[in-house]
Amino acid sequence: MGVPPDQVDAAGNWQGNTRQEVYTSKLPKLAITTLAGFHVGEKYEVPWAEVSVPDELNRMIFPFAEDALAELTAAGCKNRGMYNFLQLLVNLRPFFWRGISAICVEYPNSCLFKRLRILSTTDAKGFMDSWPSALPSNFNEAPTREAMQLLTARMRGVEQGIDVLINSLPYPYNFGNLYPYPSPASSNAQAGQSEASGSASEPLHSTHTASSGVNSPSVGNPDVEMQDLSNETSASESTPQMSTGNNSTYPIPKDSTGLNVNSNGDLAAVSSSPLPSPTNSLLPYNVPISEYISLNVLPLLPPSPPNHDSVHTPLDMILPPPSAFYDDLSKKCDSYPLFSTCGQGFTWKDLLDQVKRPVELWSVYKPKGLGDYSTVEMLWKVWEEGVYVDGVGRCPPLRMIEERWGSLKNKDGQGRHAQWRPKSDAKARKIWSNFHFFIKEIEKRRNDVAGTSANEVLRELDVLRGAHGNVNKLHQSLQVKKPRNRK
DNA sequence: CCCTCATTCGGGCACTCGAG
DNA sequence: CTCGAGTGCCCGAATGAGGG
Repeated sequence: MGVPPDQVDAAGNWQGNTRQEVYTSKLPKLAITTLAGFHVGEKYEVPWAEVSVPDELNRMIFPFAEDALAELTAAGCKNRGMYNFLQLLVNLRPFFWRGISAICVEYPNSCLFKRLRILSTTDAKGFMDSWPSALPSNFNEAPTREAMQLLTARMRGVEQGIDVLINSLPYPYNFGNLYPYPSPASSNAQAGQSEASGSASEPLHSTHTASSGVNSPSVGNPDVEMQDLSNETSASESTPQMSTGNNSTYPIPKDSTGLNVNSNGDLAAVSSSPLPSPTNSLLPYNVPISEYISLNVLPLLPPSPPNHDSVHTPLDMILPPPSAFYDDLSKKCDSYPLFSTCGQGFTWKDLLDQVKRPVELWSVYKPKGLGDYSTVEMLWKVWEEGVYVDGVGRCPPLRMIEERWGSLKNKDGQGRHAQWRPKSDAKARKIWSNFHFFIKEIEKRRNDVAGTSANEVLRELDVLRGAHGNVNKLHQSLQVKKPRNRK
């Protein structure tokens, strides 16, 4: 960039010739190149980068750039930083078109192509359609990709083989006391038999194992990932993945202890359950909040053996009680059904798909009273993003629950009860009424002025709230006064 | 520390509305 | 007509601020 070396030293607080001694002279360029997979002297070449992109397509991206550059030049602008930045935007354009064309070849039905309007123009479609033939004839990534997939599949096979071997060893050599799964040795042997025989009673997890990994067409597939996203917000009901008769359950270990004990301390009952696959099953754990309250939480990442500690993130899912997942309450429902990532990540949709008794969600996911929200924005976040509990995880967006089970009618168009709110519970009705009042108010204000964003409405309401002090007061002031006939 | 007053907020009650 | 969800008004307990 033309910066004198002494100024680089000054910027990095390097004294004397430290930079030269420690960094510049110590970078073994040839070795680095070789470590990156190239032979010494091999030319790095990306053939698809040579495909030329028509100017009219380039100008569709950052369309302001040429005008801005022309104006800067005409005005004799001495601000090279701005000039160089605009020039960088111009230079980036062809990379977008080449990248998007490559994605289009691989995933033609990706939601990406429905959402980006410039991709639906005739020029863009023409360019993307001509992409395969525009590539140099000797350019073919498929062999590289296939070789990598084969390699990864082999490594996974070896990994699973080691798991089976380790788990077949007697305690204490099998990590059974560390691994937070019920009775690893017996259950895994059972799972192995089931997979080998391919019987009809094959547990869910073995199916997932077979379909997971690099060979799965869905892994890293933008089609699938985007679909998941869109499904998250859709109100459509899909068939639950868990069948009622499935007994693939596992108990709730206490946080980080990895003990194979369910809530009743019943080890025997636990060990009869099939063992979830270590590669993609998620294990709920229990987080005590107070002396009387605790939350069950589902980590989004499977535990990584042999280090049994689950990785906990703020996005871990706070679970409803286990009874939410069973139709028949006469059976034991003190443990959760199997939650599996299926190789694609686990979403709220996946979780809610497994819920059989939505009314059980209320106790954990119900909104708070208006007094507990200091701003309308906080309340809206509970609706749109879900509640975050510090150091524990988060609840689902109430919008998702309400879309599924908030209608007063059931699937047959009958009934007059919201399925997830407790029936004939005046307190629940009141809490929901107050909470939902603001949701409707926000959506009404958005609809009243077309194009208004939720953020704008939230700001507007919080300004109003400022005059009234809190959300509760704001609620009172926004209510429509009706004449009241006292008896 | 006690008392008074103002404010907050949960919950009871009455009412409307819509479905059965 | 009955029932139940949703809603607005009102009351009272809880809480906090300020003064003596």
